[in-house]
Formats: sequence, structure tokens, C-alpha cells
Amino acid sequence: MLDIKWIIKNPKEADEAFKKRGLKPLSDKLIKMSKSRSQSFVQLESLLEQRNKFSKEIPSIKDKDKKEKLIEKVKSLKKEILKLQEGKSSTNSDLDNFIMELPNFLDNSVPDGKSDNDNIEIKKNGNIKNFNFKIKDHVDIGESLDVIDFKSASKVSGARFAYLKNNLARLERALASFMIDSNILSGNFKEIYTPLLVNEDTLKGTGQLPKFDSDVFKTRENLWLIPTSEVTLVNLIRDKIIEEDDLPLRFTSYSPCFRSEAGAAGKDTRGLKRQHQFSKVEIVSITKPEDSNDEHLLLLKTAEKILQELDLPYRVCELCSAEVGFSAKKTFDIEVWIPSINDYMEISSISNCGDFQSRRMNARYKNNEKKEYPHTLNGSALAIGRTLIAILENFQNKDGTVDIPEALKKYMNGLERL
RNA sequence: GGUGAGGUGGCAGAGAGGCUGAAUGCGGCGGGUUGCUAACUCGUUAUACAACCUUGUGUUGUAUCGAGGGUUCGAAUCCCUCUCUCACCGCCA
Repeated sequence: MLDIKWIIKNPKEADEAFKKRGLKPLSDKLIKMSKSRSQSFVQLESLLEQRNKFSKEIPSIKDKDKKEKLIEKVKSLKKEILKLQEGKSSTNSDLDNFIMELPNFLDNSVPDGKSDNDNIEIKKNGNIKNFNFKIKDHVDIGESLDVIDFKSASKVSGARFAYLKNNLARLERALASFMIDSNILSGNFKEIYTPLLVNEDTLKGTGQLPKFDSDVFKTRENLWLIPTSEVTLVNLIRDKIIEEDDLPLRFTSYSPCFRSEAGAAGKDTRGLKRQHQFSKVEIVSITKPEDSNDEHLLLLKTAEKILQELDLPYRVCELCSAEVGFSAKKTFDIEVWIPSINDYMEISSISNCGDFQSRRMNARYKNNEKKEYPHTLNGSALAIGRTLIAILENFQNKDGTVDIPEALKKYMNGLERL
């Protein structure tokens, strides 16, 4: 959530920031809304004060008529209060609703841009293999090895689901263990197993709601399937006051993720790339504001290390202004090399959300005696479904088999290839 | 899913329409006593928001006793809904 006080104090800078996000200047509107809110608030307070004062006097008045009169007076006060409260709660929620749908301000360092073409590649790593045979994509590899079954999945669940079978199912499990272990080593991330169903407030806290409700699956019981365990990991600090010495908090979690991807119909329909359900190992950090830039790099390094150990070629991009997500102020994407498309594909997104989420969830930390909003950061380390694609394709052999990356063999009981 | 009991400050625990932002105890903080510790003792000890100026470790106000509604001149206290915790029963990996 944006800091309305800061906007009131710095309307020009705020409008610049809105512009960078591709929005109209909104400071005027926000300031007006906030002013009318605080005006009615002051008015209401003074009415409440009167009511309380008179009410307190009533029991000590002996004269019956006087008493009656005073009671009548308070009654009419009450009517006024009720009226005002109605107005207030509507302007109040106007501002709240409006501001809850505004994205985070971008970091100054974020490059301007209009599409993913304007993302800036900042690093490349690993060797892209030259295959001396006709390569297959992961769908063909998976189906010919009888380890992926889309047909059955579409019958059982519908489009955008898949069965993984045999050693590919095992590989998915191996990757989860491997990634978690690697993360714990990289930064002493604490492993967490989280709930997969959450309530509305939780999703508001991290920013999926209220704006992106169509991207998230909702159950009859008003619980929502998490689209990422960022949601549950960051919400661990909701309504809490963290001791300064306990920062940074670092969490890692393996979980299924569910995305309805309402806006993505017809996109990437082939294969495992864009599924309604996929697994992901997530890393999350909660830091002091002054540490979050360094922490952002640590998260990046943590995710990169996994690709390095898996021996997968990748590059790191800094997202341009058009591509940074709603809650983030700065994001690095890691993209892994995919031979069948002869290009890189996003496999991890690592974001610094500043105090945007901690404001939304009212999470603070003690800075000496002051309470301030910590920064929250999250990243995939890594998306497992897409890691499977990368392994199937980058480690494929001419005979249709797929080698198991060295780092995973011990998690596969020594298995050499699929 | 059913039944019952509950949710009060950092914690424990009173309060059962106005004197209650809330007794008491513990803990915390500051002081006293003491060779040190302990014990004892005195004082102090919530948060958020707002208004005002004398811009201060300021004054005043409002809200907060799980959440949201309601009754009332007045609600921690009465009523309704929801939620969470605990116990027992049922079901269950």
C-alpha cells in the first residue's frame, strides 16, 4: 500500500512515480479524498466528544425534566453522528479501495520501458549445448518416455493440467528437496511448510487482492488457493512487531501453486510452461529498509546458484517499468535456456517489494523504540515445472533419453538417465 | 458435522450497564535499601489516529476488552452474526 502521507507531502514526486508506472497523475485526487476524510473525521470526533460528555452528566442530574431534556439532546446528537458515520465510512472506503488498487512505486533504478523487449540483460551464465541431432521439445520427450500425460489430465481436470509419471514424478520430488537444501545452505533460509488455502485478508496483504481476483482460484468456503507460497511466507509477519535483532527473516518453502491465469487464455498452451497447478520453491526475506537492496542481490544469488549446480544456462534480466509486478518496486528475472524455442524462458522472478506489503499487512519492526515498516522480498528458487522443461530439453540425448544432472543423482537414488 | 466452555493490557486474571483504558499479581523500566546477588521498598509502565499551540519526554480529544452489527442517553458488561481456542462425541489421512 502506498503511503498517503508521503504523497500528500510530495505530490510532484508522486505524480512522477505514477507516470513511471504508466498511470495518470493521481496526487490531486488522493489528496482531495484524504482531506475530505480527515475533515469529516474531525467533525465526527467533536460530536462524539459532546455525546460522551453529556452522557456522563446524565446520572448525576436529579431534576427529572432536566434529565429528560439532556437525554433528548444526546439522542439528536446521536442521529447526527450516525449520518456522519455513514458518510465517513463511504469516503473512507473510497480512499482505501482506491489506494489498495494502486501498484507500488518503482525504484529509481528501474529502467523505463514498454514491454519485455525493454528488459535489460545484466548477466549470462553457462554454456549452451550444440546438439548434433534433431532436438525435441519437452512435450515430445516426455510423451515418448511415457513420463508426461496431458490427455488423462485434461479428462480428469481440464486444460492446463498434467500428470507426471514414473521417474519424472520422482525428478520433480528430487528437485524440491535439492532446491530446499541448496537454499538453506545459501542463506540459512528457514524451511517452512505452509497452508495452501488462505483467506481474503492474506491475499490483500501481499497484493493479489483486491485487484487480481480473477487470477486466483477461490473455493466455495471463501478460501483461496495460493498462487505462490510468497503469500503465506510473507504473511507470517502480518500484524506483528518484529524485534530488530531478528531481522533479516529468511524463509523457504516448497509448495504447489495454483493460478487461474484468466488473462492468459490461448497463450503457451503447449506443454508444462503455463499450467493451472505447478510446484515452486520460494524464498522470502524480511529486512530493514536499509538492507533490502543487498538482500535482493542475495536472493538473486541464491536462485542463480541452483541453476549453476544444475548446469543449466541462464541469463538475468532487470525488468523494465512496464514489466515489474503490482507489489514490487524492482524485479530481476532469471531466464533459463530452452533449446526447442532457441531462446530463454522465465524460470524465476525475484522482487523487492519495499514496505508496500508490510503496510498492507500492518507488519512492523522495532527500530530502537520506533516502529517502522520492514521491507519484504520474494523470489522463486525455482519454479519446478519450468525447471523440468529445462532439464528435459537441455539434457536430452539422441536416443531420446535424458541425463540426470549431476547434482540431482543423489536425490534420485543414483539414477543416471530417464 | 454435533454439543459445551471460553477469547479482557507483555503475561496471568478480576470486572457482569455510568465511578473501568480497565482491580490485583507477575514481568518490564527508573529510584531507594543492601558487601554482591536475592529479598524488601517507592514510583512508573498500552496502541493507533486526530486537533491545538506554548513544537514539548506538550495539552486535549477519539477509538480500541476476538471481529462486525444491534439495543441504550451511556456497553468489556445485554442481544445477534461471524471467527478462533479448548474439551467431549461423530467422521477421517
